[in-house]
Amino acid sequence: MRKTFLFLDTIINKVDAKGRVSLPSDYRAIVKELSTEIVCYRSLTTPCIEGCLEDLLEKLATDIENSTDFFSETQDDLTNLIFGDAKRFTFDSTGRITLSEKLLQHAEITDSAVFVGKGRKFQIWSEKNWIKEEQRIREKIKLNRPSLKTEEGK
Amino acid sequence: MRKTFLFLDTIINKVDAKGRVSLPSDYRAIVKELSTEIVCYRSLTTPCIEGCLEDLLEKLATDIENSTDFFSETQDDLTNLIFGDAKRFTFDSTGRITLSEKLLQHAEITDSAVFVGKGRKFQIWSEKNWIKEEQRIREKIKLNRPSLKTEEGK
DNA sequence: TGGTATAACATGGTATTTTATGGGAATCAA
DNA sequence: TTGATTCCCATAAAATACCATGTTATACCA
Repeated sequence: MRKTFLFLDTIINKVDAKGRVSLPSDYRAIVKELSTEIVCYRSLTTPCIEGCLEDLLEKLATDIENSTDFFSETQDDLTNLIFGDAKRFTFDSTGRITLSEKLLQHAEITDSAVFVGKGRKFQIWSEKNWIKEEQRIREKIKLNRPSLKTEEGK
Repeated sequence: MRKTFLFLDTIINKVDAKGRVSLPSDYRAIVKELSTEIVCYRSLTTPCIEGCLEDLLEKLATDIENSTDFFSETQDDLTNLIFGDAKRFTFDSTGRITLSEKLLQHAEITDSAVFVGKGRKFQIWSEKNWIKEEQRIREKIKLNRPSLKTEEGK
């Protein structure tokens, strides 16, 4: 049993006409230790798909319950937005998932998908959009060094 | 046995003349692990039906008993409305439930129903009303960033 | 180090299962 | 009996699991 569970690296795989795409084997190895499926949803801020293990959403559900009132509009809106958009995906025997039309359209993915590790979660981009996004991030970092403290402090 | 029990995704199913509608298979799988039935009631604030496992109402009842200050008298009244309105629904062998006239009218549902996952519970909308509601939420999120932080911070 | 054998992986195609949904029979209540 | 409700069966469509093959990466040996 491994100690760490981080999605790493950037991998490009093909997407076929049915929307099927192989989850990178590294990712699969991680997922298989804890579950049989992943959860994907449209990023709220960028044209990409986000994926994670269901545990992460479970934790989010608990956090929302604890920080907002049961009857509040905030809780209502948040849960609709997050859980209404998220969907479970299981792999077939060869390790592929079939992404939905909604997700593919949001990420503008047609024939290939870029998997980008983000630690506890990962993102799926179209090649075109990922090139732009990576440039944007690197430009931003040059101008303004990130504060490591922010990331550590969580 | 799974670890998590979240209602996810947004699914549209048809409602026939008898008020029958298929519960999405994902939802059914969750329900079957813990129970044989779900509980539905009219939303207090929006024109939709809310559904959940009886456990959630059980928890709500307990929370109200244990919190003297947390829930105001008004909120207590609201819970009375919920318990008084809630009703159990079982599915037939093909996985359908038959919604009552009262619920269908409240949600203005005629021939199709939109199931929206909300984590521990879910909602059932008419297509027309759901489109409006989703727009409202996304507009609000655009203007109100703090909600986003909650999501990203985990 | 270089070359080969082996295993793992990605990917295309096909078969099987599951699911949604319409129609009708059986059950129950009034 | 009539009307309503629940249950069961049939079918079409969609989702998913399985099989086969070429390719890439890895392990092994000289």
